[in-house]
Amino acid sequence: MATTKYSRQRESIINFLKSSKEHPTADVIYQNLRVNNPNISLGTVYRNLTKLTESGTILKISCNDASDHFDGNTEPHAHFICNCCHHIIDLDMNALDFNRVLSDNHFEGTVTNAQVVFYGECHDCVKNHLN
Amino acid sequence: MATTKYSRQRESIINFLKSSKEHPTADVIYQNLRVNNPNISLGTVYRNLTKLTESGTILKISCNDASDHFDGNTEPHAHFICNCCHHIIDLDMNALDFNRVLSDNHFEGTVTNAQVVFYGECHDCVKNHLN
DNA sequence: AACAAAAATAATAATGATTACTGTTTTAAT
DNA sequence: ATTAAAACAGTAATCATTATTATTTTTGTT
Repeated sequence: MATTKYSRQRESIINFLKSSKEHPTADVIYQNLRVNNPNISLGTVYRNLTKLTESGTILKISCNDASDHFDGNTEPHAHFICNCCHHIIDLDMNALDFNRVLSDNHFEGTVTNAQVVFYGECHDCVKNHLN
Repeated sequence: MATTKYSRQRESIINFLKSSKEHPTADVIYQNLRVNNPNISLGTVYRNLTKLTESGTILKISCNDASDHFDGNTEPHAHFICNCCHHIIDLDMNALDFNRVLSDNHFEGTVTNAQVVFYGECHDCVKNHLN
């Protein structure tokens, strides 16, 4: 079990993600960190994103998109992804009764997390289509 | 607006997906169709999967996995993906009240579909870990 | 403070899923 | 039968992600 040592780069990735609501991709994170750390490597970003996802510090969002997105908000919540502008919007999902889904299905394994993604068109894009 | 013409290849892709509960990847579909159609091209499989996904005939499942999976079952249902054996299991999701999520969030766009993925460990893998 | 082992890094090469291209074949309507 | 559009097979190109390697950081110990 490899122990984790501090790294300034990992710290800045966490800070960036925790202060963003934009669900950025690895490359977007990389471009942003480069401003203050021109030598940071894209491989370092990927390696740390994987590490942080595995440890549960951040979440990885795999949508029907070319690249994965990452979320610093680990509180249970859903996502809405606009098919038109591709923005990702956070949604509260208190209304969803996951336990009942699992019991209704007589599911006997263990569930660590649920990922809920709605697809459609956001309000802005719907409005723009009327123009 | 390009009109769609019949193709034997597309037909066989649909048939394969509609008769499977395995949520195969593009390559798995390709390998299976090759048995009866040795000349079919992987590019053809991908092109048709994209077309069929766009038309709503099939569903694309983007999980935290290297390649996308496809589902011939377009009835609303959730998926459970085992972190251990990576099997994808269908779950009924009647218990989930999506409308309330959207109204609770004052969501004003349009939603065409919801994708729900549970992650964890399936019953078989949990059992095996006890050995 | 110097030392050393483990971990992390930057830079770059490699992988692998998916998409694009091109010349040929198939479809479907006239 | 003719023909234009669509789809195809085969293959090359793209692009997100992972692996490799030599160097630098971290962190615990003398």
